[in-house]
Amino acid sequence: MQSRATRQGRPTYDRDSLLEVAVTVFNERGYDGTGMEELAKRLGLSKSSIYHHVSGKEELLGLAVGRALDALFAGLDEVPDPSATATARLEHVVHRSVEVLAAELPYVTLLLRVRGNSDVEQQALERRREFDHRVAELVTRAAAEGGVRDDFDPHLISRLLFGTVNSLIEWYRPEGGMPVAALADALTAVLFDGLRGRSAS
Amino acid sequence: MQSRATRQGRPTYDRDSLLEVAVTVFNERGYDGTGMEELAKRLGLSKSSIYHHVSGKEELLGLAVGRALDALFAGLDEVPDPSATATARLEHVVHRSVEVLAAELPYVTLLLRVRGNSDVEQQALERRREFDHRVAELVTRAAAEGGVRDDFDPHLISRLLFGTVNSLIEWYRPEGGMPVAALADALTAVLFDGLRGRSAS
DNA sequence: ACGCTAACCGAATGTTCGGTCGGGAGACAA
DNA sequence: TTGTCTCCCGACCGAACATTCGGTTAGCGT
Repeated sequence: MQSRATRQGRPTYDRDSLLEVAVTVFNERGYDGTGMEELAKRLGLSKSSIYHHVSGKEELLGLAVGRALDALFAGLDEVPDPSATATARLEHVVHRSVEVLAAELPYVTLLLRVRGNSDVEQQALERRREFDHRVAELVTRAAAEGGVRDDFDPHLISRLLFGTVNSLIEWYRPEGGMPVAALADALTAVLFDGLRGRSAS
Repeated sequence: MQSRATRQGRPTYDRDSLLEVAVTVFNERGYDGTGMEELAKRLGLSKSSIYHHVSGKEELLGLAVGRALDALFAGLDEVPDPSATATARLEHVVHRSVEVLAAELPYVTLLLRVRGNSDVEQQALERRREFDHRVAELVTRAAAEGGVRDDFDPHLISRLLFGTVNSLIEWYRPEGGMPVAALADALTAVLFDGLRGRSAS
């Protein structure tokens, strides 16, 4: 076995840098709408060279959505204060999810567009459902302890919450000027405090 | 020219009923991921018969997204009380948009997944931008009159608002039990009153 | 200078794609 | 019965698709 820095051969792309470009193109044209020829053109490589790095188009998709899911679950498992209320924990998960989404934007974007056409996509949907399920549990506990209004179904609250978070992929661009922290603060503030400063139903 | 009821020939599908099935399949597999053969199978027709009703795959997409956009703009133009505040009008537009989204769910779903790969898709994106622009204007006026908290950029508020509305396509199914009115009420309540019943930042 | 190997390429593979074509079958008017 | 119209089909086409293969190139260690 040799280290990455001292190996032989001609160094250009490795799996990660290739994946980065591939995911960008997939997000522009859609996974199904992207051909390997278009991908090769954007990489400055020939079509056949791609197969030296990965087994095929589907593996690229698998690597991308896997990375997104790993990051999202890491944010979910990360619990700063075990004695905190479920409500505080929920707010932390939402806030953290915005940061993860921003940090891994292209990968999460691709993940959220998966429709389940292949085995890889089916498995991705499975892991997404697991994520949603654990968030819904957290919302239920937050509602039980009175931290979240109980005039609506916790499952509905959960869906609205992460519907808003996930919708960020449609417009947010980290390089566009708005800092991630500002976005996460605004989103959690609007969702948890309400659009109007005060007022009751 | 003859009327629809007294025409000759063998009646089975017409453009609308064919479109309905096509949009369903497009939403399941994705537009690019759906072949005309798969479409024909689901219609109980041969591939070539589809071309008797429409000029091709792209026209089906155009008809679908056109229908979605027409419905959304109709909801936007519909102003019940011209003397109402911008805030009240905004809340009405959000509420109405949820209803439109539910009523035209498959068509709006397809619209929101368009990426701009063809002329038809580019035009759809253009009309979507026009819609977003007019909503953003409304939010700005609502913020100016003090009906919406002004510690965040109105454009951001606008994106969060319709991000949440649009995210409904990911899970809401009208036949699943929850009435549209209940969903629209819950969404506007959570977004305009806030997740917590009271409390200030 | 030489050998080794990762990285790459051009050309060709079989398959699937959206779309075309000539004709058949049923329904109505005459 | 005959003509005409709508609706539909099987067979087919060129192009684009993902993938494969035999062989070449460029950089590193020796």
